[in-house]
Amino acid sequence: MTPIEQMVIAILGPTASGKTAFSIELAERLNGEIVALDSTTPYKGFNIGSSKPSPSKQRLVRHHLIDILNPESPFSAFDFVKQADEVITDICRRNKVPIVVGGTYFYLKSLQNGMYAIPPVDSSVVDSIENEFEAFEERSTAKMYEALSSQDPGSAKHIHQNDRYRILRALSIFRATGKKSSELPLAPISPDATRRLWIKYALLVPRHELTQLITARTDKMLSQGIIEETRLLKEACPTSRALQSIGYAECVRFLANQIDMKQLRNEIIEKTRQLAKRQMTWLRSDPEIRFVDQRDLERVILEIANMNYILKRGEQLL
RNA sequence: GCCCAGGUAGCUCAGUCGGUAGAGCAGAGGAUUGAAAAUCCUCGUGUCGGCGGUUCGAUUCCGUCCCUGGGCA
Repeated sequence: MTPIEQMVIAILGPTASGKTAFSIELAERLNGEIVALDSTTPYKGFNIGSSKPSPSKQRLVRHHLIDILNPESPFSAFDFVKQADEVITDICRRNKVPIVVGGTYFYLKSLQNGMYAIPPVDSSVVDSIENEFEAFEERSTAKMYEALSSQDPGSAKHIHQNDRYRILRALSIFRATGKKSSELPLAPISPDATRRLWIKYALLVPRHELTQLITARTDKMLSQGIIEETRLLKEACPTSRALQSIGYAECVRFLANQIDMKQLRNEIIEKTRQLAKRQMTWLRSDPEIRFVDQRDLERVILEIANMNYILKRGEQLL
């Protein structure tokens, strides 16, 4: 058994549940630093719509993995895992407590459990598969699934026949590496990653309250100028993938006169609620997560301090 | 007041040549192994506007009333 050397805190929860305020106070009290667990917040310029902590809040506590990318840069779970892993080890080395905060649970899972130890699949592989099946038009996904079933039946078994994105990924892994993704083991991103004790909390907010919080936050984004932010980003970097994320995608449609202001507000609220729902599905599936609410801060601090004490004692006993 | 067109699931609507109905969206649950704020799966009983009539049987046909659009006065 690998000895535990790094204690990592995770503050999770659906969007708008109050993670930012909670984690900043936690970080101040624990001498911690925040690692953003998010797919949009790493991008420069995506401020209002991504609910990025304000500069003044970022000054209270050191933040990582925010504003590290230009809008056109690709960013994937692997990129997150690689950078977060290094950052966490660095924070621990400086005797601070890493606090991973955000709602992109898939990134956290990848960071904890590891990823396929294969080189990145070149996007040309994906493109060539797309081209190859293009002729089948609406039946192309079905044809891709047939191909996957014969080449990598193990993957086909747990991928739904309509899930084009995952079919494409499994097929492209097979094409690029000759390996079946269903048989690839998950490899930790680094030796450090195997020596971490994760303490995971999720902020729980009653559904009707969360709806109110989401509505209020949407109105705040609109009054803070998410439309203008989108306009500038769309102009400067029209191909940025982050423009497809919630809030921005709706503003793009508004700017193209496809929806009116009322629809814009309603659709942002609706999409955000749907996101929160999916996030809750992730959180419920993880039995290690401790559900708390904003008022439990003192208890959380106490628990973490106890865990830390036990860890340190354990080290001495070894 | 008269003439049209409608009133069917929370919303937009389809449909039943008379045998009590179904899509999309919303909503709920789930999946999730390098786009993840993405992608995908599952779940549909509602006085078919009210009241009468015809009929074995009406949401469907007939009458009447109410409501909503549009037109004419």
